[in-house]
Amino acid sequence: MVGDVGDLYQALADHTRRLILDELTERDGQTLFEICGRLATKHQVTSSRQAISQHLDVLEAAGLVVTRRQGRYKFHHLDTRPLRAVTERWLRSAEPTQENP
Amino acid sequence: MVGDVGDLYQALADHTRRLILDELTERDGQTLFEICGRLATKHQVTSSRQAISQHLDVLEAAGLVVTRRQGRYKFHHLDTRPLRAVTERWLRSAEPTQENP
DNA sequence: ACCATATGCAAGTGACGGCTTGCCTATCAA
DNA sequence: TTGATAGGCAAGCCGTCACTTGCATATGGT
Repeated sequence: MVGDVGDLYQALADHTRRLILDELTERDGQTLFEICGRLATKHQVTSSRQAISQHLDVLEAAGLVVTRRQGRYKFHHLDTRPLRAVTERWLRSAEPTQENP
Repeated sequence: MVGDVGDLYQALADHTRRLILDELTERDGQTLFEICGRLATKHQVTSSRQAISQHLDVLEAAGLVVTRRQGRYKFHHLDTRPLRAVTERWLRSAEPTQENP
């Protein structure tokens, strides 16, 4: 197996990892160095390259990121399908605008 | 303010807290003792009452649970509206059943 | 071959989170 | 008032997590 249910929520628990998902949403298929650069310039993330690499490993284990090697580059692609589990678990029957008595 | 964006994901990061949300989805407005009982019998959660109480505090800080006092009882109600932030952040343009090439 | 680029592996550290333990407060019924 | 029920506060322990540091591997250009 590639990861249990808890890995998804664990992956989302970190601020930097959520920023990585934001960046991949804006521009899919970036390399590690591209992501590092964007996090530093746009979000003032001062973490080292290894830290970002470890974050990407967590995101990949959660199924939110899939990687594709090409030569010495490794491109990271976003996969938002696991996120639907969140919606389907608790938002099933709730109405968007519900009044409380 | 009642909590920043990160509190929501932090609240979802714990397994026991997700089980609490499950139980409140199935039966809304339970007391602390009711939740403790259901977690113990249905999910083999051996945590103490104080542990569950602290979990409920985290869920309330994240805006996922709202409480209502009545005498010596404190009823916990589910509010799933904060969960929509997850959908709107990363699932904006993705289609529900999308094929990958 | 040589060097720069792009990434990987592994050990160590500091802080935060989940849990327990112990005691305290508040409400209701007899 | 007394006792039982429902919940709250606070300190401490321990494991996990994010991060750094140092070194290693692999690809591409010259």
